Amino acid sequence: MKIRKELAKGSTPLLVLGVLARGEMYGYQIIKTVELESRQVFQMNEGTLYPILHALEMEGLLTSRWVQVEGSARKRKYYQITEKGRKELADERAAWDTYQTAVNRVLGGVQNAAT
Amino acid sequence: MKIRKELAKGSTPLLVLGVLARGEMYGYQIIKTVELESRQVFQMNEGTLYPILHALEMEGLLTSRWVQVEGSARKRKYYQITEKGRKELADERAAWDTYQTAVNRVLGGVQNAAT
DNA sequence: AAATATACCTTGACAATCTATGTATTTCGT
DNA sequence: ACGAAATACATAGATTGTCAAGGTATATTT
Repeated sequence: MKIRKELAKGSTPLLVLGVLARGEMYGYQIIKTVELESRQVFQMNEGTLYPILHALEMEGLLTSRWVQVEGSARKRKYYQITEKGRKELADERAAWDTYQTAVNRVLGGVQNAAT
Repeated sequence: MKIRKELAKGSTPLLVLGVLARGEMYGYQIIKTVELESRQVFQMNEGTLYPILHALEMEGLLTSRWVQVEGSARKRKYYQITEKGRKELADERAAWDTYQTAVNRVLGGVQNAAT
């Protein structure tokens, strides 16, 4: 299915861009945030997230910076969404709405919407 | 992501089971029906559909029968949903609702819900 | 007569995700 | 004080769903 492809490709990136649109965040934090906000529905894998973050950065949709945690040896890599990223997010949001609506139409409306 | 997998795996089968829940249909008709009802959003591939139909039949979610088209050499393979198929459909529908809700929550509500 | 639509099917390639693995630091419980 | 679990980054190989392409055949439209 045509749109399925775009959607499948964009499903996780959509969520990533979605949370980053509110402000910079580091990888582990993204996982926890998505987990929390989806009420445990999404348990994003590290092996899924990190390659996506790198890919989005390569595409210029995100930028990143290393931040040293105060009084600690630990470093975190914070990601910020770019203007291009915001445009992509808008596009993917629209695609998601289209997809969502289409599935619900085929299934006979949302749950039991009016006939 | 955990549920993503179920969904990805179940996305097209969900639509197939969804349309077959209304009555028996043959492959080509399923493609056209989904295309029409999704308003051209889904253009299901034959290479995607037929293997799925066969798999669903193997799992006992569908049954099929060949029907000779009246006054023609053409045969069509009609598929019917089974009781087991209806249960599966109910499960997948529920999973879809959960998924949909979770994405919308992470994205901050549907489209531009109240901040 | 040729092109398009209908109708079934399979195979090989590709792309997205997962599991597993690796390294290192920090915190919590006992 | 020690071990387990959580935090935090990353990559590689296997799995899986979908697609493009190819194949066969009939029916309809131009």
